[in-house]
Amino acid sequence: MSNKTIGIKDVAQAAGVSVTTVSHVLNDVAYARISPETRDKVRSVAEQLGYGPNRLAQALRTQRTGMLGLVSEEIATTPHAGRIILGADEAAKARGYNLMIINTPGSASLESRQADVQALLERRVDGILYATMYHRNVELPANLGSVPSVLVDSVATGGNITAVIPDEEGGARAAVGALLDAGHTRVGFINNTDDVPATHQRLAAFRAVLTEAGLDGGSAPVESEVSEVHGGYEAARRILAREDRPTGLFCYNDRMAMGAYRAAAELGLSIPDDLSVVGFDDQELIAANLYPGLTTVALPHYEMGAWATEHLIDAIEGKADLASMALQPTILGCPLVSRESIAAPR
Amino acid sequence: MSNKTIGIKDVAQAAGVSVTTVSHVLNDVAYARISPETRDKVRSVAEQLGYGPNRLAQALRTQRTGMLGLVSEEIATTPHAGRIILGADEAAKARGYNLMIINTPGSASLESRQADVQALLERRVDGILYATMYHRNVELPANLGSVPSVLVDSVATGGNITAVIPDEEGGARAAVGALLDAGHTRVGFINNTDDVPATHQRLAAFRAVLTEAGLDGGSAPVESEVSEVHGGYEAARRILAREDRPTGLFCYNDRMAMGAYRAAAELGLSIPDDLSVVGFDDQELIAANLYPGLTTVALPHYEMGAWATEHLIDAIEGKADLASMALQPTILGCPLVSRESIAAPR
DNA sequence: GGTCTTGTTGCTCATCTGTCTCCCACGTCC
DNA sequence: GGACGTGGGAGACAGATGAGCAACAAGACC
Repeated sequence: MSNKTIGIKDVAQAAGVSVTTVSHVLNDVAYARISPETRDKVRSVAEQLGYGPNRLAQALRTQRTGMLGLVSEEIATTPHAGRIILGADEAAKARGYNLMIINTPGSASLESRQADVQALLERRVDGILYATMYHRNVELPANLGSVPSVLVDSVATGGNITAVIPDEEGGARAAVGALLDAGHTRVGFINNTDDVPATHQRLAAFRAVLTEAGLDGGSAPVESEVSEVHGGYEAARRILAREDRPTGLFCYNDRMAMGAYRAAAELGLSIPDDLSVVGFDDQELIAANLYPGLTTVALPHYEMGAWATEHLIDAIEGKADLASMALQPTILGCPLVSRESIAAPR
Repeated sequence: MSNKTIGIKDVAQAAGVSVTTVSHVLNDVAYARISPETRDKVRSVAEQLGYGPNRLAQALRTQRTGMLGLVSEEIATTPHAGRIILGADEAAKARGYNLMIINTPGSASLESRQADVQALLERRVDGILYATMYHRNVELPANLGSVPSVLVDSVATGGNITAVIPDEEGGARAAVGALLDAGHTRVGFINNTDDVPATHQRLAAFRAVLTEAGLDGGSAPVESEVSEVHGGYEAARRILAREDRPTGLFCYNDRMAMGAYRAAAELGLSIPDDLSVVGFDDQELIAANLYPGLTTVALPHYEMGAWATEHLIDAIEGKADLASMALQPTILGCPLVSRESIAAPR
């Protein structure tokens, strides 16, 4: 503790050269002509002294901090945010950047969000990742535009900012397709009631896939409830009470599927023998731990975080142009994760 | 985009004073003698120009960054890390600090952890929070000592670093106590097989509480398995097959309790009428969504994150002495969260 | 009443933080 | 006398900080 930090000038003094030379050597400056002996000397002295650069001073001079700001909604509420952070952190670390994280309540006012971005700006982050807790349209703080930025899991109301979102339709198609592939012809959908893109897109995909398979997608049974376990339970009770009871159930998310499991159990229906179920989200804690394991569709949170970070850094380093990518959001696939909840109908 | 950022000198010029004066005004320097008129002038010009300080330059000069480093294990694997981050972020923001986060795999080598800390040090963070994914003994990177630091959810093998951990014993006592209060006399414990403090402390508390209540704590049934859903299922099958079948079950964590629910269902035992269950962890996704809702004990992750941050900042600002707190870890309570899984025995 | 001293007010100058980078200097060898 | 090989000096980045200076007022003294 407390032996004051040593800087480039301490190294210079100890090595008997100028600070300029030390800087040249340590940064492998292209045009610097310095003898191999001097280079070795400088390097070894630096290591001996345990020299580490002061990134603040570097950043001040070079106008590059190597820091990315990540403003994330509701870090704690959902494990999804964790996966985005992880994807972003690993991608950032791989390219020598670090993450500065700011949490913001989903309910935060625009001014409050703007203040968050401002804090990041004052620290001169090289770019900003703006992550929301679920796929929707968000209104962005105006000052976001003053530095390269990428939206994760949302599209901006105004458009024209690079964004990456999950392939809701493809995911839903994969889920329903898995049911059809197993031979089901009576398939129902337990939907969410929120007015978010996922609700509409998954429903549309559900109907489309059935129709394309020669079934009557238009009149296939759909029940909507709040997207929680109890909502899934209620909706499943209703849908399973129909005369033409479905043998396959596509659930809006894994929590609703969990509710469907209970409804099935109460009705004496065995999964997957009497009823096949497929969810959405791949919330490990639920999907892998239900019995039988829930076949579901994974949201690419990790991948979105990594993609956004990669492209943000490309833009910062001038290797890519965000503006051209901003024309439409990038869509990342939602792969099917097979477990044991789907079987052929009896 | 691109109107170059304005600095203190732009403000000075626009206000017709020196940069020194601007700095004095904006920082409310105590000994600075500046007329109220000038102060107002400077402030209004600064606001008009949308001036924001360059925290890098400030930090370089003052040797204070206002940044806290948080190295966290396995951000994604568990929602617990999210709660620690949230607690830390809110506490930090309240005092004007920001968080710089680095994720590290739980399996990372000591050198790799040291490199993570080094990265934080190079950015001159004012202090470091070192969070682990569950309560255990960790070996810390040596360079952690070069800046004020606090351990979250762990104690160091070497001791002498301030740490904050959950009250395992108190939590276990509350859980078992809830069962006894409901009138149960035959109570079993489904334990974890990992050799971590929680395993031993919860077991000890379990036996102690029973004994203190006049029951035979020493011979109360205990079954151990891996701390996952299927382990909980296996252990519950065994414990519920006993002749003196327990009417109350204390489970090592909520996942194991989830397995116990299934075991009970298969045996035709209704919760809570035939069997009362209490878990540990309060993993919302599980505890609140099981049917009936699982009564459990909450781990104070948010509180630990906030506590650690508060005290770290106190130490940084010279308002507290970490060394004196390092003598023994601070213990934070684990409150009981009541839901519907406990009833009086038949 | 004039000048000198001392104090106060209001603000600026010079210097510092640690690093990078452009440009120049010095010696040597063809 | 250039070209080459080696290396150093002096800002600049954006702001913080304490000493110092000018202007003026009030007393003090003869």
